[in-house]
Amino acid sequence: MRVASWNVNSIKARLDHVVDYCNNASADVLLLQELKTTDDNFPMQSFADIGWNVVSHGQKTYNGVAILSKHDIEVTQIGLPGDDTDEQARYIEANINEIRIASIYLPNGNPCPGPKYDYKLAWMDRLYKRAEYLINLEIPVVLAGDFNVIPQPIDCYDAKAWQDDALFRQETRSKFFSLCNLGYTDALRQIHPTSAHYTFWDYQRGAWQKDNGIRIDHFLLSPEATNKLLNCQVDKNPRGLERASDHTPVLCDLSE
DNA sequence: ATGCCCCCGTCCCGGGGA
Repeated sequence: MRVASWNVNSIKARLDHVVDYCNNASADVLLLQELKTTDDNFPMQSFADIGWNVVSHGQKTYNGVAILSKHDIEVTQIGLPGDDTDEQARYIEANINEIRIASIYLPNGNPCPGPKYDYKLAWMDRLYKRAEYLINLEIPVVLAGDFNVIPQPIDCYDAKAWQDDALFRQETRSKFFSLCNLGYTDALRQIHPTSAHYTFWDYQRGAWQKDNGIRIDHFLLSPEATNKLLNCQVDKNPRGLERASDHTPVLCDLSE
């Protein structure tokens, strides 16, 4: 089974790219982030027309996550538990083919210090609790999406330029490693231990043309899912299209 | 030190992204 994750920076602006991807990328599951629209306004019909199912957790203007699949989708959680006052749509989770899969849009956190950084760290603590609950189920679990975390210097074209950024601060990275230390494997790093594989290039300053990228979109796999890991790779092709998202998809292949 | 670019919305500017 091939699972893809892609921060599309507006599902409406990227609809043609995403439908093409469903048709051509041989993915069974597509996790989306930054829909920037409500569930009512999600272009469901475009996916129904090509035989894909959709579950979305959106909101107006900002955030929003979805799970798309050719297979049946059984929703297990909408919204990240742990704070009833949190109205930001950043987490959705479902069972597909006996694998538990979450689409995650972790807060950016800039500027830091500040309330947005505090929210990011608190959100990561809540994600830790959910990840702990899921790993104790002892089933294949896939936590994937835009984590807004640069794990290591190799994941950044210029670590010095990012050292004080919310995506690369030691506090942020420590919380990401805590998540891994529950027993989750960073699938891209497992397959490619030492090479740079970026997933985001800023629209500004010709970052794409200069390959000034960062790796912030990740697949974290529970031990039962890691046992199924066949391959994990970044698909750079969509980033080169006209009117591209600033992120490109990550693909993860799991054995049946 | 700041903007560069791109998306959204009771919309031609400002907030947010990373």
